[in-house]
Amino acid sequence: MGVIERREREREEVRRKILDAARELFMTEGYEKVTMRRIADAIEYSATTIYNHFEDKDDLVQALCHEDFARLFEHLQAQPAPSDPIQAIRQLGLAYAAFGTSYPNHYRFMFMTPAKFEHPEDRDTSPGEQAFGLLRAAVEWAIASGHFPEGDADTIAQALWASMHGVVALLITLPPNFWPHGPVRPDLVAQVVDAGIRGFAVAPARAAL
Amino acid sequence: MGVIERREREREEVRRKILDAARELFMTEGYEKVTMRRIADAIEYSATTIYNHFEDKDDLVQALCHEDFARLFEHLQAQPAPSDPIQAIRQLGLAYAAFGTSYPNHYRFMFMTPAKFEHPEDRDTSPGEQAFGLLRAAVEWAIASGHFPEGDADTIAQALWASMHGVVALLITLPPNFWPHGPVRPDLVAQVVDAGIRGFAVAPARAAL
DNA sequence: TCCTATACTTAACGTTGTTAACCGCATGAG
DNA sequence: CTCATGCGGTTAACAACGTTAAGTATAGGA
Repeated sequence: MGVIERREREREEVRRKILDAARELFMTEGYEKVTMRRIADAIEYSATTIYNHFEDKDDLVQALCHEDFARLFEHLQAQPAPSDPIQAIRQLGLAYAAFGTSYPNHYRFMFMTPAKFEHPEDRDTSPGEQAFGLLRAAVEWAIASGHFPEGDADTIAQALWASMHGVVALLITLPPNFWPHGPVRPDLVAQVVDAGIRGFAVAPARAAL
Repeated sequence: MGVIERREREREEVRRKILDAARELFMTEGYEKVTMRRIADAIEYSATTIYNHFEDKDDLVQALCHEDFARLFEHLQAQPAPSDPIQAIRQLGLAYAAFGTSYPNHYRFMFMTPAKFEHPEDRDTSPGEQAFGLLRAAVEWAIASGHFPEGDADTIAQALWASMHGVVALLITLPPNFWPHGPVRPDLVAQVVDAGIRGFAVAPARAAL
């Protein structure tokens, strides 16, 4: 009686088509260009079919971003962990920024638009939460090894995250030549992550950077 | 022949009505709730009348934000300047964050949505540019007084701004209880501004904070 | 008194996300 | 074998949006 499995498979196939078509549009043209009818045209289905697979447009894009964020953070976690917690934080920050600037539309939707506070159950397993866990672990490591002073690791990690978010958000929002007082230097991301680290590090670790 | 002046005055009156009605909607309900027809209803005019005073919806909201940002930054500049450049930066950062979290819709529209790269002529006099000038001046002061090391004041100011922008942007986007690893502490803004300062300060200034 | 410019309105267009109603076909039951 | 059922799909439509074209009235200057 594998019929229900086949149906499930076919259903998943259509879902994939929708997601892939939406991804194409989303990456190249942004959220508001992802229209139900354009997706439908691309996959040669009717527009309303999408509503059999996703609750609404936001649900679709949410699923899309969820996928891509998960792929990134797997890759992020697979990176060789440096032996120095300071370098770990630095590497995390740079990779985070690289992802954000490479996928500006994903980043914008996930972190710059107010989400519908839905699904509080799977929030602990969300890619964002997992990625933050990596940062938090690195901060705890820095505290344990004496590079950072004793304190609230959560708040320090949140502050570091906020700083990195700031650069990424501005970089993907403001055209480079439109920054106040002249164009932005290419090392701004590094400047921010290093300043953040120095700002929380005790003196010896500061010198080590 | 004061007739053209009277016409100009009447025109400005309608413009004011539009802006005030739009402000009301914008502050309480956000950008997408500011619809031309709702503004028109509020001021008892036809929707198309708005197009006699503003080019399009973005132009309207832009003018609205321009006004309110100017008012803020006048107030910001009028604040008593502390004698310490470090405290000046700190005060600037805290006031900036306070404004951003108090007027989230204004902040979102001005700094979190990609603008049409219009009017490059009056960019130097824009409130954003002027506010950044205050920060840049404080940074230059910190360098001159030996609190910050010699270096590119523009980049340092941009990095500090980016950090502050990050906290503000996250605070007005993520509900406080939805931050990773638990709710956000109320002193997060202060943590970020202080860490940013420490991150750029030379050792003596660090101890002075 | 007529002409003209200007502020304003009505009506409409083309999109958008989303829903209601319907349709056909494969599937499982009798 | 027949028939009812349910599910995936489509067509048509709705309400709302920003925006534009066309028309109207009114006030000022000639």
